[in-house]
Amino acid sequence: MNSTIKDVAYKANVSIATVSLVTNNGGRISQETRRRVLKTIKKLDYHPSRSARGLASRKTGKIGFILTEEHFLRTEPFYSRVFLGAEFEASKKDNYVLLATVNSSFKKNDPLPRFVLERNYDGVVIAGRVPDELLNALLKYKMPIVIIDYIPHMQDFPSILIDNLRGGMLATEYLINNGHKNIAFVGGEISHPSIMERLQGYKLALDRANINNGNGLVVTNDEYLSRQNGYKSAEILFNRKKNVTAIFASNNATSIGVMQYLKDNNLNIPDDISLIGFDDVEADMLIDPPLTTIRVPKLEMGTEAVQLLRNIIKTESTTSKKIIVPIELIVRKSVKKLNI
Amino acid sequence: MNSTIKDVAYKANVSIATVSLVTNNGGRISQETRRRVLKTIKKLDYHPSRSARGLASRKTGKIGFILTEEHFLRTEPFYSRVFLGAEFEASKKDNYVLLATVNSSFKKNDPLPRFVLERNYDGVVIAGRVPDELLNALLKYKMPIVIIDYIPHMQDFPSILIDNLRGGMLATEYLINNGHKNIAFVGGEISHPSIMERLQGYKLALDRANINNGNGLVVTNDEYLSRQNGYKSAEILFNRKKNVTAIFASNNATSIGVMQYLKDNNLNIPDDISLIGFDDVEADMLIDPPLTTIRVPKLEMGTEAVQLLRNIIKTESTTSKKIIVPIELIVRKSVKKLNI
DNA sequence: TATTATCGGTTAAACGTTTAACTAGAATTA
DNA sequence: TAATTCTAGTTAAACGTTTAACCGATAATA
Repeated sequence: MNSTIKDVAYKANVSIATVSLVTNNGGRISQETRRRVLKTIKKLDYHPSRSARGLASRKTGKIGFILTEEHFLRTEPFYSRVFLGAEFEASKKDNYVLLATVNSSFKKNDPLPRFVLERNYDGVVIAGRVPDELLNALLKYKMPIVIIDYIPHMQDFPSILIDNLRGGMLATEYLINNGHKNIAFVGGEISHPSIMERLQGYKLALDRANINNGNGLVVTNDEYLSRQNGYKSAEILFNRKKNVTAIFASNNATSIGVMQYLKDNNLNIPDDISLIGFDDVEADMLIDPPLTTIRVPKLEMGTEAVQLLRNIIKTESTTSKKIIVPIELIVRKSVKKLNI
Repeated sequence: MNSTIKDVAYKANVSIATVSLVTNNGGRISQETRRRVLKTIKKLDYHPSRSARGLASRKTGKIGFILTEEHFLRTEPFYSRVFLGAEFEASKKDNYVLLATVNSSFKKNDPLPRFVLERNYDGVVIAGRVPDELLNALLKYKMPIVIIDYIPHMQDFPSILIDNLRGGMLATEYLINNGHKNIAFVGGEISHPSIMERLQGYKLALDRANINNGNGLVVTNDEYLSRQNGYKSAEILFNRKKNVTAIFASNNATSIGVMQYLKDNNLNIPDDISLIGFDDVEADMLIDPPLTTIRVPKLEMGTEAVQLLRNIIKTESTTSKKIIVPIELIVRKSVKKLNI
């Protein structure tokens, strides 16, 4: 059987409480005693029982990680990576991450993840856009929540966000610097705050460069999902405007849809049309040509979320601090330099 | 605060033990009492505390799910889906799944997942090929193990396997039925038992059809990984044989590598070369033409694994039962019918 | 009728921690 | 010197279950 705190206490000639204080880095314990206890712990290969800890401390050591099914299953492993970052950070300290998916169209009385119902968690990280109904349901449990990559309008939450505005600017500026003027902004659910911000960045960059081409160049779309969305939006764009030379696709799935449309219509990238994406996911051999894009630090978002959550849990603070992670332009081969 | 078993017992006018027996479907409780208790539980929205349960019963309710980092991060979300299946099944009963990744080249003294060290799990599911060192390390903990999609040679484990042999045959037969004779088997780490089996299926199908083209048509490769592997193997193949009309690529990543090679060498699919894959992952718009393949039921593998594991835990059996999940031929557009 | 089983529970110990309250002795202060 | 504060721990209750052992009442058996 496993050794318990009792064994350690006995061997190290101290009380149970002392051992507990040592393992929790708390209390007033002398260097000498601490060392002795630690040594005994090593020798006995003692690991505190999570269950007993949880019972006594009313902390479970568990962090929930909620994703919509749609996000988890999508082909681009965007949120998988965010999760991995969270797992990584959690395992560095002493937390377990419980991954749970919820229905993408969560309704008021749908079942919540089991760890929530059983109150078997200390806090929860939510990745990506989720329905307000879910947030409302979670709020009732009065547990800390950190949201990644989404800003609900219902209320303020501590969150980890992408620097979408700057990303939108960076992408657009890159196109401008390559001599493009007729730059379209395509796709994405415009109702999503992140997409909105990227669009702002796009507009800002154009304004700064004194480029004004009217409104026909912005095509968004709330009707279709991911790739479909890009395909349909590109279709709408080209039925409307013929003189586009560059497209800023608002996320990676959209870019792929756009590429598909261009291919189907015999438009070459980058010779006929330049394309820049957002949300870099794994350089993918099959994407041809390699896509110039704005990279989002996915792992980092996960680790930041767990750190923030842990902080909130520990300090019982109620701030809704926001952390904005930096983005980065990755130049590949989908943008052509125009002769000016 | 949350209601506890005490509250329920008090309200329902029974002892604590009775409530416990009801929630665990054990013991001899009358219909009448059971109903009353259940009703009270509903009314008070009572959920047993996992920690207390774990402490008292010496069962954690937690199942580990171990993946190598390489498998988790690879672009094709194969194991993500297996995981989702596991999660789904676990949540139907009363288990939590703890996802952990280990280094792909796990060494003897590398750190094990934390839940293992803390013995904070009732059993573990391992998905995909892992180093023997990891298995050896886990074996020391004497906890039930179920392995998905891999057969270690060191010893027998209960496992969930793909019907690779039949898959290999099915794929090859399909090519034969479409008039192909010069059929190559390409790629994959031949040291992987699954790839080996697929190769057996391939050979069996050729034998049955009385096709014998010598050995030059089989190219495997332990040097490169996934897509690279397919690319390089195709290269070797075509440097060796010129008259190939069809290729059976031993997994999806390999197929993609092969496609890339063909593209780079101006060979059209399916007009010049027919191609069939294995391990269907999400129909991907960008794969052109759509790939005919052998589909593996990923979600099902996850659910089966959890069921099997749960069974082993409950009955404390030590069998190494194996479950083979069926595969399925998915016809798309990468195979051409030859005129015979 | 006396004995034994069965039914439907109850009692109470045990699980392994955390932590508030306490204490003995040493150091500091008045 | 006497009173006070610090230091480095200890004591013991509490956390919310499970489960082996027990028990009283009723039914079955000899």
